[in-house]
Amino acid sequence: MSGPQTARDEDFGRLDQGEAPDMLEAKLWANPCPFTFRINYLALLYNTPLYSWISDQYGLKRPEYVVLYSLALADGGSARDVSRTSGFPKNTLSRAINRLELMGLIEARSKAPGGGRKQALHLSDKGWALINETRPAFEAQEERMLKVLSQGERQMLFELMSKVVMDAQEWADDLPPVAGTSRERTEQ
Amino acid sequence: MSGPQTARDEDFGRLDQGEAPDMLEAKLWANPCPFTFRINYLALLYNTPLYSWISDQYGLKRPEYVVLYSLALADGGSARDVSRTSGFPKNTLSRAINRLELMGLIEARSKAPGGGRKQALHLSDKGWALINETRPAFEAQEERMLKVLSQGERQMLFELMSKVVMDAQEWADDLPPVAGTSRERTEQ
DNA sequence: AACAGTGAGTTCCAAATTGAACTTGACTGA
DNA sequence: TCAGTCAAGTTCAATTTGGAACTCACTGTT
Repeated sequence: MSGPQTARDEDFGRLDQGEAPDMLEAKLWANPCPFTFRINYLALLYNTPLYSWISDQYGLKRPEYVVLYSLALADGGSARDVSRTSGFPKNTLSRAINRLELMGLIEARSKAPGGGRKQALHLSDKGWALINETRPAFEAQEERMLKVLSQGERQMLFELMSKVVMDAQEWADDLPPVAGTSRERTEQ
Repeated sequence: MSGPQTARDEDFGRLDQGEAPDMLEAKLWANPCPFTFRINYLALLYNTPLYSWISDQYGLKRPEYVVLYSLALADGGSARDVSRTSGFPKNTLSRAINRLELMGLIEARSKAPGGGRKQALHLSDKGWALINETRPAFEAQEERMLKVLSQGERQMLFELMSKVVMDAQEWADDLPPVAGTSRERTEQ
């Protein structure tokens, strides 16, 4: 690793000092996408232990808990709403919702046992109880994550991220990733 | 992962005339964890189209491309390094690395065909070529994501997120999410 | 040198995920 | 009113994933 590899690596900063390259250091400080790496890395560090704990304690898989959490914030929402705001495909959520209903965590859907359209979902009392019981852990994790920042810094961070998210409509859908240096690749 | 590729126009976060409970609005503005929701949501909007494109164009699955990208930043890294910095379990990466070697995108591992220890991985010329060809799309996506921010704002955001990430060692590991049931630990 | 301990990488297989096709209710407009 | 269209939710099948157990090289201790 100390030796020069191919001539391609010019743009990716090299910071191989001595022994093993510290990959985390490289991804943090020599990354052409420093921002999105941080986003992904923080999401990883935040989500993994929480959903692992939820799974151990309550036997709920991630998509299932996501449905509960989503309904706690937007009661009466549909599977499609959850899909749009969480990224899980609708069939995964369909299964999750069925199981939640079976477990009594969401109200039985009144309509269309054999298939319906636009079902408004509601947490049951048991579902609310579970959410109220687990929410503090999520809040605590976020709090711990931000502990290093002052209140002013948190506010600033919040505003900057809000700005980016609110602008997301501009780029979220319309991604011909080719964009930059669009070198048409022989489209098989 | 299937990103929302249909349903382009409106409908996203637009507060035009919200009649139904707009779940996205709720998750953004009534969320007890506003920061981590933004993190997760942006990661979703960023990753989904990129990896979908990589899959279509190059037939590489996400863990496979992640290995390439990781090695481009830290040549000579090991599967374990990639696992630690990306979150994929090591068996998933083992498979990915095998396939990449088969495809000629990484150098054949010199050691231990039947099982070894601490293998230093290297991109092949073909691997470097693929990275150099695809990297602009990732950069463009990040650029587009931040377009709404001024240079000063980007700098501020970068510094705040760096601060959080660098502090992550403090909380990343020691998470008995606690709340109700406490596991011991937390000794250090 | 022998030996237990550690940890990286692999294999196995059950479980989870998801693309694709399908079902069905709801809305459109002439 | 009634086809025609659309989209939410479901089902199915194939792929992908990841926990657990395993192999094997290297390390440190006596």
